[in-house]
Amino acid sequence: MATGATLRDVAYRVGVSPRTVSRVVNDEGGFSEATRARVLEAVEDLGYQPNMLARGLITRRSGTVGLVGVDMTDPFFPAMAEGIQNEARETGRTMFFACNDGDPRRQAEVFKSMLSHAVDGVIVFPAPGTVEELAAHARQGMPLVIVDDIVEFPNLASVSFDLEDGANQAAQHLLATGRSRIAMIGSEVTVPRNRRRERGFLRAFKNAPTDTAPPELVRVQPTVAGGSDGLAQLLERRSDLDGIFAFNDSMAVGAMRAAQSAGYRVPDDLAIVGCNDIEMSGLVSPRLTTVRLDRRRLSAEAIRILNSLIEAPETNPAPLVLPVELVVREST
Amino acid sequence: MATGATLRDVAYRVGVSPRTVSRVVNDEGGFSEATRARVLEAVEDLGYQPNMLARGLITRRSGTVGLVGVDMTDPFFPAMAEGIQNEARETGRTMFFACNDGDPRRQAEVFKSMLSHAVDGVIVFPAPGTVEELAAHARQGMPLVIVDDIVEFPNLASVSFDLEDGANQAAQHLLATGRSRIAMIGSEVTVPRNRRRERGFLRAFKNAPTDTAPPELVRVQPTVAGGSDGLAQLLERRSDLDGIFAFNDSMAVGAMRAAQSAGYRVPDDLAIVGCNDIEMSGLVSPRLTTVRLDRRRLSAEAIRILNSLIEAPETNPAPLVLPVELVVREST
DNA sequence: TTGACCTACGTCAACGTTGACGCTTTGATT
DNA sequence: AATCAAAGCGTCAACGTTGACGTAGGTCAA
Repeated sequence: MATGATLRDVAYRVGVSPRTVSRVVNDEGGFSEATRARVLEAVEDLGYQPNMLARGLITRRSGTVGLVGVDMTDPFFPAMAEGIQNEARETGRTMFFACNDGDPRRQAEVFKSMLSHAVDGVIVFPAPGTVEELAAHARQGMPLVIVDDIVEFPNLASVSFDLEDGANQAAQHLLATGRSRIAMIGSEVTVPRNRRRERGFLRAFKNAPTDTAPPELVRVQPTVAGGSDGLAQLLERRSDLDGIFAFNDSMAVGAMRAAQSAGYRVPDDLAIVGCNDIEMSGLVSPRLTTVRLDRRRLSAEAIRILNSLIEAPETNPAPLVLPVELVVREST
Repeated sequence: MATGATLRDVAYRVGVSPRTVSRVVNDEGGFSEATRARVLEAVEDLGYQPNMLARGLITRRSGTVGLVGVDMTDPFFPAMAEGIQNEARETGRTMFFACNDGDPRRQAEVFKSMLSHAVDGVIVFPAPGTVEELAAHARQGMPLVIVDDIVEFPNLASVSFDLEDGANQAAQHLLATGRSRIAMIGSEVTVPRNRRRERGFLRAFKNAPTDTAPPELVRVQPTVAGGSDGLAQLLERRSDLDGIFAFNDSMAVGAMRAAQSAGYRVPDDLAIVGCNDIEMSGLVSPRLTTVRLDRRRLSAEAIRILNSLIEAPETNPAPLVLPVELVVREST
């Protein structure tokens, strides 16, 4: 690339030392008002831009943060990425971005490259089974925030949604609207956080009306197709189901389509609740009742915690669990 | 951040000079097999990672590329971002990511930060009216690829889809399936590339059957709500429309919902063709006929061209226009 | 009048790496 | 046996910046 003007170039033009230019540029003080004006003019004229590589080499702050996601096709993720990027920009940092594809080895690779680039901190949607590894990085002083997972490790900051409560609300809602033969379509991906939804769902049946059938559960791929499969499997077990809670909205949409194809009316015969409130869920018909997650808040909190860790690496923020909200629309 | 081992640390442990370690790490040659083995062992033991800041400072290659998108909520974008990131990783580069929100000033800001970080090259979805500015950067030697826009500037590489042809195919398809009162719901965002679709659409009517009504056109916001608006406006002009081509799939979905609410059957009364083939379009009912864009190919070509520009900055690749394909589903 | 202190600079070294070049040693070629 | 080339290393400086420290001149109170 065409390398621009340096401190030296500016200094030469103004007739001061590079150190003085540096002081002006960083507003460190220790220069006269006249000097400042002349320096800033020269900076403007020459289009001087500080070289973050050189600066980072010496200050040990590169002015970058990393975001490691799982997979962009997850409709949940882009909003997060944008939010984090915006917040990062506002604190003067540029964002690296990479996906781990849910693969621990790829995550390690991605992490290595970010470390190489001396990121000031990283926000991670962890690949399965990588929490210990991440904790090790955190212990070595890397500011690190885990997103979308509640992490019990000390020294490891995390931000997540209270999906256990969300699932519980969903089940409560189904029960409260008179459904009594209820099933959950869960995810077959077995990471701890995925179990929380099942736990919250099942908990709702502890004090359900006495005529309520025991809740059913299948675990399938967390995709639209998986949702269709899941519903088919459930209807084989018992065809008189009247309420479904799906692990996410994609699966709920899949289940809805399968139900409609099988001749069930939604919500008359079968009520369906999703989870995530992706854009699609407001567009299918009937519009999907779902558990809404405030993604903007999640990204804001994640970067806020990361910033505080960068400023004060010794602090040890408690895991943050954000509330969720059931949005009742037409499918229940 | 905890700073890791350096060349010096490795060198000290092996008993050679840092320069030799550097040679081994970069596989430059000029060392014995025995030395290599011992160096690599020490690298492993100490967990040495090259410091890209230092390396970049001297080689003028930072090992990073930038991706500047418009807006993550565009369902079109995430797949691109992931593809580019993957390809970048495979060539050993890490990706910066930022959004310009369609705002020229923000784009300039974002560009500045990336230049500061000495990116090796940038892929941009340009904000309106910024092409000259980008061309200036390219002339100064910055490897730059414009995506999603056909750019007439020499010295400015670009990759885009042939949406003029796509719109033409869509209109041809409507005509070929017997529709004769056809309208387009266009985008009110006035950048040149948005006009291409209108041009292609209108061209199809040059040699349409003689009983074909003159094509109608409205311009609305490129969103689901905009699509609904657009259809309402068109139906006010003439209620006997039987074919719609929408600027994108979101608008097509909006139009479809509005049509169904107004009592039109799709496709019996009204055929609808979208453009983009976002995931949603296969999930609505009826499933949307649309113009499919091979996003994976777009990202692959963009990064390929960028890489070649980084290797050989003097070359001047021709604008690349990728073919598109009409996917006929249930809405026509 | 002294000295303490402040302002407004400058000088030097260092961050971790690589480019340029130089020095031995070895082996092959004349 | 003398010459040359190559292999295998080391030395030094530089990339652009900032931390640490030095210094010249001015101000001000004791």
